[in-house]
Amino acid sequence: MKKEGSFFEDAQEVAKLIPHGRVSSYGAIAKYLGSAKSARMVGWAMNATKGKEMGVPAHRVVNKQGLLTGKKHFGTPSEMERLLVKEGIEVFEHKIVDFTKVFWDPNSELM
DNA sequence: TGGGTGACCATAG
DNA sequence: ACTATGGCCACCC
Repeated sequence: MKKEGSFFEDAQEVAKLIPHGRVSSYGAIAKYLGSAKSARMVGWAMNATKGKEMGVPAHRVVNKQGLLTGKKHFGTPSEMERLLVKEGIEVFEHKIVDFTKVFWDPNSELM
């Protein structure tokens, strides 16, 4: 794959690569970047994209539990799950239903 | 320059 | 089962 040179930019790239109607996790992206422990930085990268470009579907990135932990960082918390539902993803109580089904792992799918 | 923090994850007690 | 702590990288004060 292409090497941006930083987790920050790379995380944003991977986020853009997430297919429509699919979701990914911070840990999966972090692992794809090479460090499974740096999942926190992925979230930080998403936060940066927020004020950068809207081309990065940060709403498609959730935690391993399928919980929309980062919804609070959006303009409005409802925005995140609203976008997910709009794409056909079932969300219940800020949690993604059938998370394993819509889960998109860059390590397996993209690789 | 140094330290704290952050949308996480995994391991240990 | 739950709580505590370590780890990782980048950013802000």
